[in-house]
Amino acid sequence: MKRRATVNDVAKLARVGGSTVSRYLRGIPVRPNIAERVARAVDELGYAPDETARALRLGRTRTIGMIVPRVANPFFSLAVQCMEEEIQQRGCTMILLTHQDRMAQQASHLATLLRCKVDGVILTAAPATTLQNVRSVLPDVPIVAFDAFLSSEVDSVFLGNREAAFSATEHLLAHGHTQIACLTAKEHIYSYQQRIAGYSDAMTRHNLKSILMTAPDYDTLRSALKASIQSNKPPAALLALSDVGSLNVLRAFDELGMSRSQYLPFVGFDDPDFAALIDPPLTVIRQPIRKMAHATLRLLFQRIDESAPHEAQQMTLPGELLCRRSCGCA
Amino acid sequence: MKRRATVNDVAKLARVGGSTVSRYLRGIPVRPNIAERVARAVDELGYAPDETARALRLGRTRTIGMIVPRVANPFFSLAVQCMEEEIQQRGCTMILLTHQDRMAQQASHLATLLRCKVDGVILTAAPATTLQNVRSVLPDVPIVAFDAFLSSEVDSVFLGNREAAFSATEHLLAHGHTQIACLTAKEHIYSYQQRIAGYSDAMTRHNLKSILMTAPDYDTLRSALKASIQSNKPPAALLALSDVGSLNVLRAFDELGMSRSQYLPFVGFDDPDFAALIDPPLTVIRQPIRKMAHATLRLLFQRIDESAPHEAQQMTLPGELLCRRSCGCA
DNA sequence: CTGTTAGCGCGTTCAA
DNA sequence: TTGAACGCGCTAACAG
Repeated sequence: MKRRATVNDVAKLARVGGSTVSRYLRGIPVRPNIAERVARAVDELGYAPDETARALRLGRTRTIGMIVPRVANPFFSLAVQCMEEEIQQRGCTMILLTHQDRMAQQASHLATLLRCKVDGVILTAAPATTLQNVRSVLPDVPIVAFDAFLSSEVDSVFLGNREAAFSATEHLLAHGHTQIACLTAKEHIYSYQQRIAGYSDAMTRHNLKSILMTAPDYDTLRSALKASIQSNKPPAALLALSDVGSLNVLRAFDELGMSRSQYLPFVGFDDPDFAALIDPPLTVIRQPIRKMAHATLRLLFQRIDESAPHEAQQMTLPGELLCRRSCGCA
Repeated sequence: MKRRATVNDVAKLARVGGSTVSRYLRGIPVRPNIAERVARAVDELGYAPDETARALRLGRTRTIGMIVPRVANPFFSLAVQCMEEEIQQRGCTMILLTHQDRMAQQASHLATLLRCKVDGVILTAAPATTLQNVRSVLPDVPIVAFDAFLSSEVDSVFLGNREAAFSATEHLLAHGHTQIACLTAKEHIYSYQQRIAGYSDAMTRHNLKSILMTAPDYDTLRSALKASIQSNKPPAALLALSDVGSLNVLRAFDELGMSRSQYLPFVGFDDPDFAALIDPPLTVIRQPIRKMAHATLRLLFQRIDESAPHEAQQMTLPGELLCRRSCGCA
C-alpha cells in the first residue's frame, strides 16, 4: 500500500514549485510548457486533490447536508433522489441524515453537520422545531427549509398545500358529496396542517361542517376510520393527506371486507407508483417533486454564492389534481 | 459572525495546553480539577471539534460512502434508511451517491469517495463492473458489495436469490401450473440472473421448459407480456423478479382490460407497502432488508477495525415466501 | 500526567 | 509568472 500522491510529489516530478501545481489545477494561467509537465506528472502519479486538506484550508467542503424525517417513503425517497442528482451535478456531495420526527436526533444531526462544516443544509424539520433550535447549533450555515415550515426568515420551498387540499375537496364536493371526512395521522406536521386548512376552506365555503379524523399513528387512524364507516353516520367521501394515508384508507376498506362497489369515493396526496394500478385507480394531488428539488437547490446555492437577496425567499409550487377513478369520476 | 472556537481557545481559557484539551475530549485520563476547568471552558465557548481538521490529521473521516443505482425504489429506499440508521449509531455519517446503472457515473462517484477519504464503501455496483474497475480508483478502502456481485474477493451481502426464486417457482408449480413465465427487465443485473437461475432450476427439476421474458426496459416488457397473454399460447402463471416487475404485471392486466377473475396467478419479489393492499394481495418473496443492512455494516466495520479475517466473507440471507392470494392460494 | 512542538496536504500570501 | 514559507485545527511524539 503506497501513500497517495500529494501536490509536492507532483511538483517534484514536474520540477516546479508546489504552488504552481495548485494554480495549474485551479485553472490559473501558467506557462504552457510548465502546464504540460505538470499535466504529465499528475497523470503519471494518478494525483487527485485531498478534499480533507482542501476543506481545512478553505473552510468550505463542497458538501451539502440533507436532513429528512425518513427515506423509506415514496415522497422523500424521490425527493432525496432528485436532490442527490442536482447536488452531484453542481460538483458537491450529499450527506444524508434522517431524524424520524425526533427532535433530539435532529439536534444531534445538526451538530454533526456543524462539525463536518457542510456548505449548506436542506432541512425538513421535525414538528415544533424553531429557528432558534437550529441556529443555536448552526449559526452561519445557509439553510433551505423543504416541505416543512421553519421560519419566515429562512428560504423555503413547499407545495401549495392549502390550495391543493382546497381543490381536492372542491372536486369531491362537485361530485355531490357533503359528508367529506379529512384524515391524517401526524396532524402536528406543518404540511398536513396547511392541507387541513385548505380542506376546511372548501367545506366552509359550502357552509358544510368539517369532519376531521386524526390520530397519533396510522393504525389508530385506521381503526377510527373503520369505526366511523360502520357507525350510523358514516362519511360519504374521504380526503387522505398523504400516500401512507391513502394506503391506510384502502387497508381499512379491505379489513372491513368491503367490495369495490362499496368503497367510499376518495382523493389522496402524492402519486406513488401503485396509485394508477390499483382498483380503483387513485385520484391524487401530485407534488412536483423534481421542480421542488430544483428550486430548493437554486435557493441554497444562491445563499452559498452570496448571490441571494438578503431577505428570505418563500417558494410555493402548485400541486396537480390527477383525476383517476377513486374520486368517483368515470 | 464570530469564528468558531478551536482547541487552543479552550486551552487558553482553561489555562492548560492544547493537547490536554484534546486528551480530555478523547477520554484519556486527566487530573480531575483540570478536567473540570476544561469542561467548563468547552461549555462556555460551545466548542465542537472540527472534523475536517481531525480528518486531515488522522487520515480517517468517520464517513461511509454508499453507492446505489437509485433510491426512488422501495427496495433501495428501505435499504438506505436502514444503513443510515446503523451508520449513525456507530458515530459515522453517510455520503449517498446514485449511479443509475451508469458505469461512468459510478466511476466518478468512486473518485469522489477517494478524494473525500471515506473510511468505507457500501457498493451496489452497476452491471458489468469488475473489481479492477473499482480498485483502480479506490485501492485501499474497505468495501462491501450489497445486493450486486462484484468479486469473490470482497465481502458481500445478498439475498439467497437463487433459492428464493426456486421456492417461488415451486410454489406456483404446486398449484398445478406448468406454463410459468419468468419476467424481468434488466436481465444483466446480477440478482436477476440468480433469480432466473433459481426459476430454471425448478422448471428443469419438473422437466418443464423455461419461458423467459426479458426486455431492455419495463415498457417493452409490458408490451411483450400483453402480446403473450393475447397469443394463442399464453402463460398460465407468472414470476416477476422485482417490485417494479410486479407493478408492470398488474399494469399489463389493467391495460388489457382483464377482470380480477381473469388475472393470471403470479408471484413477485420484494414486499412494498401496497403489496398487501391491492386486489389480489400479492404473494411475494420478502427480502430481510434490515438484517441485510446490519450484516453489511458488521462486515464493513470489521474491515475498518481490521478485526476481519483476511479472506473475503460472502453472506447470503434467505428470502421469505409471503403467501397471499395472487399466487392462487385461497 | 502535562505542555510544547511538529506536521497532515492544501491554498495563499509575499518576494523574487 | 514562479517558488518558498506559512497556517488552517487537530493529534501524536517527546521531553518535562
